[in-house]
Amino acid sequence: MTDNEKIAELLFSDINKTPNDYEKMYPERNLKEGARVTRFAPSPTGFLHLGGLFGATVDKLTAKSTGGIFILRIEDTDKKREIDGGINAIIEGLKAFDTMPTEGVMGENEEIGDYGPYVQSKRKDIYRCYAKDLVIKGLAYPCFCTPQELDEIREKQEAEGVNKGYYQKWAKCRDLTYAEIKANIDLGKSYVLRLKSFGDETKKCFFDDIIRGKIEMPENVQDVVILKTDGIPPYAFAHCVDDHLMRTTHIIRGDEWIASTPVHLQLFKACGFKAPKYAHTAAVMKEENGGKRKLSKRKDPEAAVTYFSEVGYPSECVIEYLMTLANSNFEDWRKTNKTASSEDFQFNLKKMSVSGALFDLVKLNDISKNMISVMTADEVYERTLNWANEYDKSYAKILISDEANAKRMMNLDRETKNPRKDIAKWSEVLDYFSYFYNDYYKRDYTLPENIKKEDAIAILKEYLKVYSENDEKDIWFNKIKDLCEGLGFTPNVKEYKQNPEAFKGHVGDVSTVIRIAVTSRTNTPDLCTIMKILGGQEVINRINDAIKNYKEEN
RNA sequence: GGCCCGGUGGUCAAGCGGUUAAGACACCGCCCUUUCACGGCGGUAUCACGAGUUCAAUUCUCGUCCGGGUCACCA
Repeated sequence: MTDNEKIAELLFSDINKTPNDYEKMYPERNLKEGARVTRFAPSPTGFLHLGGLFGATVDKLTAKSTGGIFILRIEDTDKKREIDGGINAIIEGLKAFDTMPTEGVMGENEEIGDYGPYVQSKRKDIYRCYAKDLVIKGLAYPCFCTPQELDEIREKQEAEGVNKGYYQKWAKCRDLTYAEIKANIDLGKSYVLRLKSFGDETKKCFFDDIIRGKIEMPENVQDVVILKTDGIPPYAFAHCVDDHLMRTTHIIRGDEWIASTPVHLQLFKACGFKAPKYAHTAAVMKEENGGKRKLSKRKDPEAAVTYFSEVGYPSECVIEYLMTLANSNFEDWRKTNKTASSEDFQFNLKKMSVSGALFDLVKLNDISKNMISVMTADEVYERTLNWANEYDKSYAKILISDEANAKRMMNLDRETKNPRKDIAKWSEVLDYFSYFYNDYYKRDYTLPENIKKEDAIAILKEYLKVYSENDEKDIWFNKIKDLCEGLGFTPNVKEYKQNPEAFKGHVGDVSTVIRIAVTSRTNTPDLCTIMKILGGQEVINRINDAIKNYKEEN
């Protein structure tokens, strides 16, 4: 028995399996050439970050477009960060945006796939087995340094102006003998396991990032920790063992990981694993007084994916927006594939942007308005109701009690060749139609500057004389046009433009006065239909109210 | 500070030695119009800066500046 073997036995007497056993348990996947295996590996911190959803979308598309597999793995190796129900929050988030993986963690205590367990805290023995193997190979050693000792080292390094960390001559425990280690263990000292780095800082480490191309960095010399005091690995080692054993081919992760990639590569080498391909994605950013910064959970409500559900953006619109950030040719593709699912888009990792994009709510709104505009009234009704059931119960009640009318409203200027693009999120629907509900209707008879109050009064009075609830649209409009002449307006917009001095205004202005009297808005869908939904008596009442209001003001 | 990665209109971005420097959102204007919209057309506005290399540089090289990331028993 070599000293290393003795150390390994001393430290890992509980481990009986060998790496070979695991290699057999988790064989190479039988996938067609070019199929990519990706994974989304969040920590259960209690919420799904928009950047996480972005990453998961990219993972999913990458796997899907190559006939590969998309896995969900939970990285819960840090108990300090963990939150109860954290796994569910992630899964619910993914489900809400239709980006659930097909393998891995499916619920708090549920998983699918032959490469599990997919929750890191359940993989302790696997990590320890590979760690033991590293000790045997002389590539890892126990370190008994206390946090205080580590601080002292750091202070000295700072004073000397050298690179910080646990490496080379600073790595006190690097060359402990078996006897020394045995003595420490017998004393009951706790320890971490460290990689005995074989890197050379004067040499370069290269890797070919799919998104960024060739990246060159000094080799890693740090004896990074591989197993924490609690016997669980930090990210780097877990990533190495898990992604090898789960046969992940492509690691898609945020670019904050670029700097530690040399460590990861060295770990793969130490274990004798083939390194996966890396694709480092740029973070979604937020603007803050002129500068850019990552979307932050604390400062930005939209950092949590639940925000979009709460304010009622259709989930597919959020994904659609994320797609435009992921591959800028997505929008072009969309033009010719209007009704296709975004999953059918030929996604290309290489086309991802290298710099972080500012999250643009205005653009999201535009996308959402477009997508909602082509939905049927029934669909808008259902989805608004679903949203209201969750976030606005009183509105839900109204929707249910008055379904037929609600659908008539929602059908205004909808289901035509050129539907109106007015709603971006379900939370706006009630306000958008508020003039239909006296409980929510806020009166505001303010006229545009070019219309005088006395003219408005005259228009409304005349209109009352001819208005009939039963008029069909063409008759309805002709009546408005007929009103024009007697009041100094013209029914012909062109005529007005040619000679604006000759008239007080045109049909548009006359219509505006009526629209304001009936809805308190200058901008609404088809007024004729609105008046029908409101009912003749209500329309007459509202017009009378408006007249009264203008008179009082005078 | 060391090491990395970036910098094309207000935003997202194509282009990667020779282009009138695409397109989308936003903004402005016009047209269409049976109101409001939809739609159509057009416009403002961009290659961070300075040196090279080259007949030619947004594209290549170097430097400067600016932004971002990372240097944990966190991911």
